[in-house]
Amino acid sequence: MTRHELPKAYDFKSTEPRVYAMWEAGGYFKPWNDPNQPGFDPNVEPFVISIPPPNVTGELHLGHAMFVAVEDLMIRYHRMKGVPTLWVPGSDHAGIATQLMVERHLLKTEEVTREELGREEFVRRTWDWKHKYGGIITEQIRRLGASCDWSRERFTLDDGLSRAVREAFVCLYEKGLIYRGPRLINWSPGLRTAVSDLEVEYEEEEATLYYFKYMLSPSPVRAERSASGDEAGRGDGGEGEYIPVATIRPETILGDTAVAVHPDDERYKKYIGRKVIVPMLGREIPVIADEYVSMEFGTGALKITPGHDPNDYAIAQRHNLPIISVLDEAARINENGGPYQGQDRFDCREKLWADMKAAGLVIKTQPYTTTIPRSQRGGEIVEPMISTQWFVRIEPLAKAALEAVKDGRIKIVPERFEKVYFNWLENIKDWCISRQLWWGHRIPVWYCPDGHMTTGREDPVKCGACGSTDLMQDPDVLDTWFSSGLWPFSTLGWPDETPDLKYFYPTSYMETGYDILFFWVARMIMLGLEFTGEAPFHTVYLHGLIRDEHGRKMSKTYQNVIDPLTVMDELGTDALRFTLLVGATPGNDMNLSVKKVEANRNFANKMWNAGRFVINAISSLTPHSPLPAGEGTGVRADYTLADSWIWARLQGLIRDVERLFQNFQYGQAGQMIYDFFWSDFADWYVEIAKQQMQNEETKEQTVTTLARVLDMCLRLLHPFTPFVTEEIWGHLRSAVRQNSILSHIAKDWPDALITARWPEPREPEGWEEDKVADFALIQEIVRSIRNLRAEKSVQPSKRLAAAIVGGAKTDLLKSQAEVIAALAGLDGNELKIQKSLKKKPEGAAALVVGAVEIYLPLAGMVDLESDRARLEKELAETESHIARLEKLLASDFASKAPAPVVAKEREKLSAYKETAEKLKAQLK
RNA sequence: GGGCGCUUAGCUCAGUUGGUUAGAGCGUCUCGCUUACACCGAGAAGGUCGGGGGUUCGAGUCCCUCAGCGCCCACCA
Repeated sequence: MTRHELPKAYDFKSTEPRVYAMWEAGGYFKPWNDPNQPGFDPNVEPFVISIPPPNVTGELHLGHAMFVAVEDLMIRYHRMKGVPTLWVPGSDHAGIATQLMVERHLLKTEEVTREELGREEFVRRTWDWKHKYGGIITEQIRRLGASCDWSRERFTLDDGLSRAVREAFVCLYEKGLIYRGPRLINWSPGLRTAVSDLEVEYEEEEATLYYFKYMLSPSPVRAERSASGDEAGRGDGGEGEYIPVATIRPETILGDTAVAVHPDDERYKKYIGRKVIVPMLGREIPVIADEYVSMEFGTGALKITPGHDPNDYAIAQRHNLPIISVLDEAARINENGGPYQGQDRFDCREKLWADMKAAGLVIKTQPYTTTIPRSQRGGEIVEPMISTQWFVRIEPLAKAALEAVKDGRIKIVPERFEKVYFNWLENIKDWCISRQLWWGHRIPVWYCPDGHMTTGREDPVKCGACGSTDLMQDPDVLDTWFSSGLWPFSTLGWPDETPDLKYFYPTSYMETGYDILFFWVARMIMLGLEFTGEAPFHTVYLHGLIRDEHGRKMSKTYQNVIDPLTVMDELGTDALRFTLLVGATPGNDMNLSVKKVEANRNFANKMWNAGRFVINAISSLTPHSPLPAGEGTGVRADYTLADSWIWARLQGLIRDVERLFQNFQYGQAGQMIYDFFWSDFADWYVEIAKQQMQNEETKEQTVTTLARVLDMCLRLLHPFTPFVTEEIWGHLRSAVRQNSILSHIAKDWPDALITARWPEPREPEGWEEDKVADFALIQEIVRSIRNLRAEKSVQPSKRLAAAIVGGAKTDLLKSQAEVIAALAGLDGNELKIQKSLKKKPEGAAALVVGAVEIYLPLAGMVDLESDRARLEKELAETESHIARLEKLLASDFASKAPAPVVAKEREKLSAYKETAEKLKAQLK
C-alpha cells in the first residue's frame, strides 16, 4: 500500500454508503447469540434497545439524529464488549399526523376529501401511502449509521402488533381497567376528535375578561336591604338587583347552570338560594355557595358552565347541577343555544355580547392575560366538552409504575427526572384512549341494537349479552400512544411466548428525549408491568432537546432549522454524530451550530490522516520484519520514553473511558478520546515517531506502537464515529495483514483486549506515572524553547545550537537528546547536555525549566535587557508560588489534609525552590 | 401556585465521589506550505467560575439566600 492510494482528505461521501452496506450484508447488526439459531446459549445476558419508533410520515430531524447517535453508541459499545446485542427498529403509524398528511395529499393530488372517499377507501389509500413513502424515514435512519437488526423491523399497525394491541385492550377491558362513558374531555374542533390531557398545551395569551350582570329574578322573600357590597346592588337604572360576573368565554353563558359565590362573602351571602336569569335565554338558575370560589378574584362570583369547564364540572357534581352542552363537534353553538344555534363559537361570543350590551347587561371589558389551551397538533383552541369516550382507569397501573422506579427496578438517568416522573404519576387522571379518527387500531368493541357491548380476541359474530347478530363495531380508533406503550414487548412477539420475547425481554436501556417521558416512557412502564409482570427496561436514559446556537427553539419561522441530511451531505455523518454526542450532557438541552460540526469534520479528517501516516509507516517496513504480537499492557525494556509514555497515557484513557461509559458520561468520554488522539498521539507521539523511524534500531518498535495505539483509538472511537474508524481500520488491516498483529475492529473493546487477549505480567506499580512525569519534563523543555524562538522571531527553519544543564535529570535528557532537538528545532550536533556548568555561556539566552537550565546562543538576537526582564518575571512568579505553598504548608493543611496530598504539595514547593535558585543564579 | 434546570474566556459549552497555576472548540493576534493532515502545525492574548453568606485545612464543585434566564406540571372565572 502506498500513500498515493489514499486520498489526502477523508472522503465520507463515497465511504459511508459502502461501509454501511458492508456491515448490513455481513450480518454485523444481528445478535451473535440468537434464540432462533442453532448453538443458542440462553445463559448469556443480551443487551437490548427498542428504537423510539419514528412516525412513518416523518422527515429526518435532529431529534432522530440525536437518539440514533446515542443508541448506536450504546449498542456498538456493548457489541464490541462481546455482549449479544439487539437493537429493534421500526416505525409508528402516528394516527393523527399520518391521517392529516394523507388527507392533505389527497386533497392536493385528487381534490378529494376523506369523507368523499369513505372510511374503507381512505384507510386503503393510507396504506398505499405508507407502502410508498414509509421506507424513507428508515432509510434516513440508516444513513445515520444505525446498527439495527433490520430483519426484526416492525410497524405499529402490522399484523403482529395489531394483535398485541387487541390483546392488551381485551385484557384491560376484562379486568375492568377500561371503561366507556360520558366525561368532560378535551375536544379538538378542527380535527373533530378527543385528545388526551397531554396533547393539550397551555400558552399565555392576551385575552379579554368580560364583566356582566347576572340579574336576580324577583324573589318570593324580599331581600331586606340593598347590599353593602361595592359592586353588587341595584342597577343604575333601577333595573333590579344583579350579581356581577366575569368570564373569558361569554358564549359559555348559554350553558350556565348556576352562579357560585363563596359562602362567607358578605356581598353575596344574601343571594344564596335565590335565582338569577341567564342572559338572552331567560332560564332561571340558582345562586349557590361553594368554597372553591375566590372572594378576591374577579367579582367574587363565578358562573358555572359544567359542560365546558373542568372546575365548573366538579362544582356541578358537588351540587347536583344539570349539565348543558352548547357546542357541537365543530364548536358551533348547538340547539341549547337558542337564537345563537349554528354560530361559530367566536362569532357567537361577539354577537351574544352585543346583544347583552343592548339589553343593558354589560358592565365592562378588560384586557387580560391568561393561559389558553391549544391542541398540540393543530394549534387551535381546544374546548372542554362532555363526550362519550373510552378511558383507561389509570391509578392501579400508575401505582405499579411508581413503585418500579421507587424500588430501583428502573433507574432514570439523569436522576432528577425521577422526581418529575413521580409527580406526574401521583397526580395522573384517567387516560382518554379513543380518537375519532380512521387511521389506527380500531376499538375492538361491538354494539348490538340494544346497546350491549361485546369484545374479544376474535371478532364476535353475535352479541355476548342478547345473542343478536346485528353487530356494529365502535367507529373510534385508539390513541397512537396506546400501541407505542406496548412497543418493547409487542415488537418481540408478545402476546406469544416467542423465543425472542423469552430471551431479549425485558430490554436493557430505554433511550429517548425527556419530552416524551410521560407520553411514552411512563406508559411503557405501566403497560409493561401490567402485561408482562416485569419492567420493560432497567434503565431510562433521557437526552436533551436540540436548539440553535443561541439556545432558541428551531422553527421554520425563525429560519434557524438545521437539517441533518444537509449536514451529513456537507460534513459527513461521523461529524454530526460526534457533535451531538460530545456537545451534550444527559438531560440537558444542547445548542447546535454548523460550526461545531465543522470542527468535528476536521477531527474525522485528522483521524484519517493520522491513519494514513501510520499505514504508510507500516508499508515502509520490509515485508519480512514481522510486527511483534502479544504485548499486553506492558512496555518493553528497549522502548523509548515516548513509546512508553504514549502507551501509559493510553492505558489511563481506556480506564477513564470505561468509567465514564458506566456512568453514561458519553460526552466526557468522547472529549477525552478526542484530546488524547489529537494532542498526545498526533501532535506529540507521531512527531517523535518520525524521528524514531529514522533510526533502524527504534524503527520497528515505533511502527508497532503507532499501529497499536491507532488501533486502540479506532476501537474507542468506533461507537462515536463508526464510518471513518471502520474505513481506516480496513486499510490498516490490509497494511499489516502479512505482519498480523491486529484482529477485528468491531469486535473487541480495548479493555477486553488488554485484560483478556494480551494477558502478560504488568509492569511494576507506578510505571505509568513515572513515564508521564518524565515525558512532561521533555514537553516543558520543548515548549519553552519554542516559546522563546517565537518571542525572538527566530526563523522556524533555523537550527539552533544549545547547551542544557540537566543536574539530576541529565541521564534522562541525554537519552532524549534527539527528541528534544527534533521537536525544538535544535541542531543535534551542536546540542550539549551535561550535569553541570562552570560558567554560563556568553551571549546566550537562558531558560529555566524546573531544575534544568537551557542556554540558546542567539548571536545578535539576544537583548540583555529584555532577557533579564523575562527571567525576573519568571522569578517573581516562582516566588509567589513558593510563598503560597509555604503558607499553605504552615497552616492546618499540613496536619488535616491526607498525607499524599500534603506530600504532593511539598514536592511542588521544593521544585519551585530549585527553579528559583537557578533563576537567581542567572540574574547575578 | 408547585417543581426543575441554567448562569464558567468575545461566542457555544465541558468540568459526578471538594485537593496543582479552572479546560475545549470557534473567534482574535504572531509566525510557518519541516515528506499524515492548511479540514494543518507552532506560539500568544483572554476568566473576581451570576451576587452575598456558610461548612471545611481547602469550594467552580457541598449548604443557605438573592437576582436574571429557560423549561415542566397545575382547574382562579
